[in-house]
Amino acid sequence: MNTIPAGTAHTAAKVVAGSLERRDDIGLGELRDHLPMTRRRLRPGQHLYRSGQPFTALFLVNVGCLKSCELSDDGREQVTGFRMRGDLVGVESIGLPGCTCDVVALDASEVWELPYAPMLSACLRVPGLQARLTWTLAEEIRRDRSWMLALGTLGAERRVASFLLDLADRHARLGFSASHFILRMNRTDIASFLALKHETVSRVLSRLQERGLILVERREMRILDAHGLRDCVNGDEPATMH
Amino acid sequence: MNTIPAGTAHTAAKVVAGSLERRDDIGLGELRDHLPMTRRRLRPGQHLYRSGQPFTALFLVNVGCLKSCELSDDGREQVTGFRMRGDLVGVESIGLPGCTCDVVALDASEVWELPYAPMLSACLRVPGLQARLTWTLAEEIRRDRSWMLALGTLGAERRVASFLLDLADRHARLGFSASHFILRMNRTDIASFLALKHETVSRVLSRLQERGLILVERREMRILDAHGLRDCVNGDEPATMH
DNA sequence: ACCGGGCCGTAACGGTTCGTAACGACATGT
DNA sequence: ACATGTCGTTACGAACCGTTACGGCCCGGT
Repeated sequence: MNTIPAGTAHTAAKVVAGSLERRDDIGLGELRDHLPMTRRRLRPGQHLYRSGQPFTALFLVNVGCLKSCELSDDGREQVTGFRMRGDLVGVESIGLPGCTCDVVALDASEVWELPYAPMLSACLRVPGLQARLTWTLAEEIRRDRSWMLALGTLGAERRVASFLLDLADRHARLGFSASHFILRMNRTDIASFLALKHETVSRVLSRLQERGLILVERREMRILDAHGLRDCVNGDEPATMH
Repeated sequence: MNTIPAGTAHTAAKVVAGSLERRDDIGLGELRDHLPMTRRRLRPGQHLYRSGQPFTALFLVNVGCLKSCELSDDGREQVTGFRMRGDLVGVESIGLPGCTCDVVALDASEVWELPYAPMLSACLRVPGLQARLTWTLAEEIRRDRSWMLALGTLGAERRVASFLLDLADRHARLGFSASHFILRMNRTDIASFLALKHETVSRVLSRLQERGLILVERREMRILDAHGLRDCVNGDEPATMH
């Protein structure tokens, strides 16, 4: 009962394949003339960079999905975000000699490496580049703040619902289906990002499925009732915590 | 028992007075020649700007303390930070027509208003200004990430201890005492920032005082054992949660 | 002086989430 | 085939924190 309909394997394959195509520019077409960009491929689990390594470049995700993890000196670890096609990675280390976090590929991924020193000088020549970089940094701050709001004010269930809607939205912006996609991260990563435990994520996903809002099996996710999910985030349901 | 020693009122007055002096530049000396900066004063409780208002300027805090609050469409509210002397306020709205959060003065405060449009063009003329702005944005991201790590991995007690140490550190950087200062925000604001309830903050502060780590009465804070607090953050104590 | 509201502290209770454990599915390698 | 490891799910007990309630303190207003 409640299993993904037959034939889904093919669909899933198509979804994944979709994210592997379209390796054209992501808005950096003009940049190619001004920067020595190189392409870099990563296998699942491979580090794009580690905390402490010298900071030399920013990276623009072309294909795949990566997670950035903040680390503390005493071993704590917190996933601070999942980076997908079009996201700029590494901005948190700008202005420092070394990187401040780990970035790990969750998928087979591909990024454009944008050396930072050339980029800085290009900012003086290429009109609008500086503004775009600034805008990207500001946008990053807004994303972080938005999640601080969610993590600070929502309970576990609403956090998960909010996370799923955000994933769906990002997929939609990339031209993929918002109601059927593959989770590129495991339960533990989701839990870390949402400041929960992976068992709690499992429990919540099960509950959301029982209510008919989603259909999830392993990494395959179907959003059955986006409106209901949104209601869940906004607390129309019993919505206990906080 | 456990009250602040007699004569404290005078000390407190001195601490507050200290934060009201020294209204000289905060590293923006050169900027004065290139930007039409104006000074703006705020009374306690007054908004510097509100969510939705047109975004026109950044603000550099000179005196006092402000809080920035992220707001959700359904009424939730989250304090995302406390801004003190030397902090640049408003960066989260860069590149947007309107502000995305509320900023409220907790103290009698004073800020320099730096109109953003002139600042953008100044970036093209003033060498290093662009790099400084970029650095500030990156630093803001690092602060947010650092708190995501704390909120995601620490329990209530360790969050509060971490918060107090952060306050102490910022006071020290400004040349004030790190072991004796005035809390410019009330318990509810602290609680919101730490994703807790104000009762929990109260309880934790009481417990920390029982252990002899701090001495707190209303808004006056003394750090008696900074090393012990650091141990508390790092989980040397029973440190239950998570 | 009296009152009222905001802020703060304490306590008891209840609920959400945690932490542990056990189990199953699946992939990989021997 | 079997062992091994990772991942996901579920159950159960316990800890933590939110909730609620009450009372004290301070300050401004009447």
